[in-house]
Amino acid sequence: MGPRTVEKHVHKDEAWERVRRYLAQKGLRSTGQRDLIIETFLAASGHINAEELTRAVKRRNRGVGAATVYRTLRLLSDCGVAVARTFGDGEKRYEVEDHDGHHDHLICESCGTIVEFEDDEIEALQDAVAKRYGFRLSRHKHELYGLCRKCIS
Amino acid sequence: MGPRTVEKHVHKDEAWERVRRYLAQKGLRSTGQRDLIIETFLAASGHINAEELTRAVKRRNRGVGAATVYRTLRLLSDCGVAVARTFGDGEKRYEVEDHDGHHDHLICESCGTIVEFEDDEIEALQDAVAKRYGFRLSRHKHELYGLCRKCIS
DNA sequence: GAACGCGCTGAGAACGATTCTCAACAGCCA
DNA sequence: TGGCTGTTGAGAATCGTTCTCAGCGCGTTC
Repeated sequence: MGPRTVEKHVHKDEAWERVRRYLAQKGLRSTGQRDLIIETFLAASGHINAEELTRAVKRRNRGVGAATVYRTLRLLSDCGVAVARTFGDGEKRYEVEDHDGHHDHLICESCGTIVEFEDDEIEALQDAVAKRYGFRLSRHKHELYGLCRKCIS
Repeated sequence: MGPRTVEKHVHKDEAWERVRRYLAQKGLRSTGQRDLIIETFLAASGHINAEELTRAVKRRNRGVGAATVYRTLRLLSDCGVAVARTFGDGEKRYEVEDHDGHHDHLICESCGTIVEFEDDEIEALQDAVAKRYGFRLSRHKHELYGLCRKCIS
């Protein structure tokens, strides 16, 4: 778990760096609410939705409004720190964008657990499919739904 | 294009058969609006959203209400004739469910074209991934986003 | 083929998630 | 310290979808 933790810290710093650059470039400001929301988002285990994030933020500062959370989430999407994904049932969730190394998801339809995976062979085959149809790929989404180990038994 | 056309007719008949059985089993009725909406949905090229379908239906019968279109779309999902999918930007679209053979999508981010593809090797690798994480899969979603041949030039 | 029961329908209200509006507020530069 | 401009919270507005309800029409019964 050691290296994993270090990695996460690196990602966090990268994320803040991105935010900082974006704000500066656009002439936007850094504020208490903004920082709190971003901090909370980055600390969350990923795959959080707007309502959950709002609740988490309010737990630390009751005064923050939902609108500000939505605004910040959009800001994070715009600067490439967060990505929105809509999973199976139409639930929109945000996760920290992974800039080096793409991952996809295994989703348990019973308990809602979301596991991330990476598979280079699949990625290679995707490129082959794209080539076959004359597409130039920019991104993809690959989600496997089913039951996790715990829910099978 | 010959065989392709025949295939589509077979799928249409299968779809109607499914609807018929479902209505009978649930003690539901067949009505003019219902038939018109289903007919229009099956005739559409797939990947249609509720609003587009409503417009198409109203073109043939102005009186049909949006609520009825939504109700019928739900009915079609319930009986396994249609499946709802949410593509990249959060747009919810419906397509005719393919009962023998699964397909995935290539989506052009510029013109919106959606191409279907099948790849057995990828499917096999998916199963391997699931096994690795102790999941039992029931379904999956695989979408490749980029530019189609036309939009590259 | 008339009558009846119950499912179906359209219109508009209601809903949940998200975005917008606006007046008050707060960074940041001079 | 002002003052310019970006930011904020609250609530209104919007969007897509579902619900409600009174009236309509399918299909069965006699």
